[in-house]
Amino acid sequence: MGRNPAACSKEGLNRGAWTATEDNILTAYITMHGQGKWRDLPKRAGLKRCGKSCRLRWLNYLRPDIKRGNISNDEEELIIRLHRLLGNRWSLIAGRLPGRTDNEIKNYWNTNIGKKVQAHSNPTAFKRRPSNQAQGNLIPAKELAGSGAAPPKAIIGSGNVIRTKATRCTKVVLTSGPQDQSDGHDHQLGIKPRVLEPSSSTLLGDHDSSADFSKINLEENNSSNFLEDFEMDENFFSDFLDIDFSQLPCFENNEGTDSIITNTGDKDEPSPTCNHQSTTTLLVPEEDQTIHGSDFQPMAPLTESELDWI
DNA sequence: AATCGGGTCAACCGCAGAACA
DNA sequence: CTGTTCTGCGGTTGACCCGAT
Repeated sequence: MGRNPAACSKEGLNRGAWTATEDNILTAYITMHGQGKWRDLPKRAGLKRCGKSCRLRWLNYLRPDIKRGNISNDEEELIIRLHRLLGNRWSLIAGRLPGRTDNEIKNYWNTNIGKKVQAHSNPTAFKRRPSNQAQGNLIPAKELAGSGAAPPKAIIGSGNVIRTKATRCTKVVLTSGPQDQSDGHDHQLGIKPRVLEPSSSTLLGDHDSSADFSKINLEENNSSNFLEDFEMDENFFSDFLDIDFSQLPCFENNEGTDSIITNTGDKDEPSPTCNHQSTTTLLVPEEDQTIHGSDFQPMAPLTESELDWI
């Protein structure tokens, strides 16, 4: 499948669909030796595949903890909410959906949710390929770039484009969000107002937990500015999601308005700490918990905190 | 029954950041 | 500090499936 081989272009390497035999070999090898060293893995395992292909096959298909079957309503709802927060950062979204892979979620979004969202947000801008093109799917964003039409993917709302490339972040700074300070600055954290590039602010959000697509795109003036008021990298969210809130002892102090969790990634830095005297409420209302179920507990505090901040 | 078109999903590509030498 | 290699990510592709005609 796919295009001309590049990274896996060596002669004699298999391409395309994996056979059961290849799957067995790869599974057996990883079971015995573990993951990693993907580049050398095919040679050592006796597979005629490139390391990249092996890694992909394992992560997306062969891993024992892969959950098969349809995406549940709860999962879909969570995907929608996470997508509003994170954009097309599928790996981060997948990280909050046990047993689901980024590829699976990406496909599901493109074939299901994205269309619903798009159809509701801007029916007239919902374009399809001409019928003579192979795919009946949405026109790729590239094709629409500069055309004036709203790209079909990664866009919710009035032309705000989600940054599509994920970046890694070694620094985590959590705040309680836009507290009502007189000048809009968070002096303690050195956060100052800033208007982000259009491409970076698509974290829209209606705040209810329902998958009501008609509400998406309609509330730009509140939650869409969720990030715009802060000079902080949007990667903030990525790392925020990596936090296991259940492991943080101080997330139940409801009183204060400021909270700080810092981890610069430096080895000399303390691990994430909390300000016990004033932490933000991140408890999840019962209704939210019932919606998402136990699998999604780690996410629930985030979504609720989002609501609080907005 | 054959053909066509749209939808789905596994797999590939190129890129970017991290890790290492 | 710099260059190279490794790893992981998101976007894209095309084979396959299925329903409609």
